[in-house]
Amino acid sequence: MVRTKVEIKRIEDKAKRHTTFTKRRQGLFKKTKELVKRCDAEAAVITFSLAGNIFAFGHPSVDNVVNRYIAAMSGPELGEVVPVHEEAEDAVIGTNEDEETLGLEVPLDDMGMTELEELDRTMTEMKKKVVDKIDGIISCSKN
Amino acid sequence: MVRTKVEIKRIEDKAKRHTTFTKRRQGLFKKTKELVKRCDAEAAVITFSLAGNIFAFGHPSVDNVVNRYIAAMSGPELGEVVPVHEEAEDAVIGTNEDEETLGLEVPLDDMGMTELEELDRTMTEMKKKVVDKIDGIISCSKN
DNA sequence: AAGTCTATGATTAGCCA
DNA sequence: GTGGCTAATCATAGACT
Repeated sequence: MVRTKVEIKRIEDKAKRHTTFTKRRQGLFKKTKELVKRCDAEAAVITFSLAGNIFAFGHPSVDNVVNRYIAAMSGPELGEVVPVHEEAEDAVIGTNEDEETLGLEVPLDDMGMTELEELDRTMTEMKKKVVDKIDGIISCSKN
Repeated sequence: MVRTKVEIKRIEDKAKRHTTFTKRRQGLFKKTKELVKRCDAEAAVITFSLAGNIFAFGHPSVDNVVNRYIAAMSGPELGEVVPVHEEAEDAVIGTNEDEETLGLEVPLDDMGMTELEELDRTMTEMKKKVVDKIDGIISCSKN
């Protein structure tokens, strides 16, 4: 990582970039597994290659972690909001380790609505797809 | 890492475990950033410490990647299913890089239903929380 | 495309501040 | 709980298969 000598910038050559992507993705997954094992934590990694292919790893499972994340973000207490810092490129979200209750304030008026409404929309669509899928499965194999 | 010499197993000492968790989490985020920068990919990492605290990083944003992941999983084509391999501890999901169309078969009869029904349940709950939250925001600050 | 090998240098466990 | 330091270990770019 961050092999400072190996400039961390976009690799132009497509083949090379993909090779690096593959190698680093493997390394990332490996590290995640180690973190999970050593610290008895839960974690998930999701990556999308430029080609749009998805690669995900998670413990206990990707879905489990994702759902937990969504639940934590959408309704930790239905009023309690975790600090969110987005900086165009990066986005780091963290809660306090202890209870040094940090700023539970968030620009609800400006951003909250927009984001939540979008989330709502996204989930509504998602739900429909899942329901449709279930229907399809039921009609195909109702064992 | 997998510092084979430093046995990759659960660290018993709580303080030590947390220190390791913090350090490795930072390293994981760093690696993720590098992957994103070098390969022009999208990625997200979500971790939960034992204490239940959430730490997430994502590019362009955690939510963006998560939504994309969910969308890809719940309805890539509404009938097309990506290979899923779960092994109790780990779970790796991957699509083919090219079009060497691999096994689009999945144990729909045994597992599909259960998982999808659970997803459906989860999303229904999520949606309710979000709607409630939006209602709360509206009633509190309808600017 | 994916695995191997090697040199290089990045990561980190442990200790101390 | 975070940050610096050091020694030890590990990841990976590049070349080759």
